Amino acid sequence: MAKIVSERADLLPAMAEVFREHGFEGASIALISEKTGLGKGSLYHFFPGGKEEMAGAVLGEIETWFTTHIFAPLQWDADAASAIDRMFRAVIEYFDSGRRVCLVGAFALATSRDRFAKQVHSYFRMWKEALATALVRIGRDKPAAEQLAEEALAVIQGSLVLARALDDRTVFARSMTKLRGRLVRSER
Amino acid sequence: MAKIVSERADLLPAMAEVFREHGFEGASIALISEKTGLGKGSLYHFFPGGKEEMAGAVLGEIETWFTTHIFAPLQWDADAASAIDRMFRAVIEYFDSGRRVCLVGAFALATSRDRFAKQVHSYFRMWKEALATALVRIGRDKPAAEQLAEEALAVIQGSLVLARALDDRTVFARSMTKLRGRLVRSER
DNA sequence: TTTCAATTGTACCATATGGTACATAGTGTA
DNA sequence: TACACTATGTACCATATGGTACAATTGAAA
Repeated sequence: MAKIVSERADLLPAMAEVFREHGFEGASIALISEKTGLGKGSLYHFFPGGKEEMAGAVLGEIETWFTTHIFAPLQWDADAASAIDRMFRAVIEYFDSGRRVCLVGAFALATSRDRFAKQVHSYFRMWKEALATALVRIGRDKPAAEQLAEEALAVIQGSLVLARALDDRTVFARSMTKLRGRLVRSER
Repeated sequence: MAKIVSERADLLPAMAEVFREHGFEGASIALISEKTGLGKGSLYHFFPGGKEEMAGAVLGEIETWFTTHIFAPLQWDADAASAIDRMFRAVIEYFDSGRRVCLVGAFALATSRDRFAKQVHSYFRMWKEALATALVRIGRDKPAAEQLAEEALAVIQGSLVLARALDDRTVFARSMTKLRGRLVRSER
């Protein structure tokens, strides 16, 4: 019984990938065990709450990542325009140009939505508010900024759906380019 | 053993609802049996291919419905502008103002995508082409029409994700209104 | 070196799963 | 009425599921 991992956080990326690819229901403990390289013993040691706690932890880490790399800059960086620009770069990289699904979005559509409603809700609310703030800071009035932020999130999520459905990753790149144009060009 | 149903098609709406609410993996035969009111015997009588055939049939019916009520009018109706308008009305009603998920979109994100790739792909391709055709017929040039159609589908799908995530059905209505404006107003 | 808590592997469990077999009951038709 | 064929309910099966129990192993501190 060799000791392999001591940090629970080290497991999250692998687990996230499993949930992303198989959904909550489809991600079996056996599969998670395989992908993380940990047996059930360790898994339930780190996550006594079972699969639900695992998914919760993954959602938590995603929120942390987005907060650090996207939400906070949008909200607080001196140069809001550049923060928006960096948001697009980060999003394109994070979602691997549309090849990678948004776990939170997928959870929102599936049954898992009820179980993780709070975290799903929080993720999108934070993103929307941060983006709206940035848009205000580059000169939009508040109502327009909020509406535009909402629309931007929809386009991002929808493009991910479409990219996968059409199996065409140019879709995502194209959408992001056009969306960025609509956000930064003053007064639509 | 009372005879209850004779038409296989009669089962599809109930089955569609189960798949929509629980996803492919989450829709157990027991649940489908309960919601359709049919025992396993009848279910496997009508769908010898099991769950996969059931989901396939549901996807087929959805495509038929959309073809009849949305795609065909967009493509062939004399008045393209009115067809676009009716598309929005039909979409809002079909998705119950955002309370109802798009089964095809949900399948696109989940594991089921691989299994039903062809049908998922076909649904979105048909919709995109039909909408692009209508946009050309109201005066857009072809490249702009195709880009705009793609974007429209993304907004629709993304708004459904967002509406569920934020648990706010005003999101969907708002998005549809704004989207319609962008599609019909000449030259953005 | 002893001790002890943190890890880990394995065996196990109750249950739910998708699917099959088959006997039985209806139903239309000759 | 007899017949064939379509539906239907039930019992059953192998397997996979999430989860538990627990003993064995480790590393670090005392």
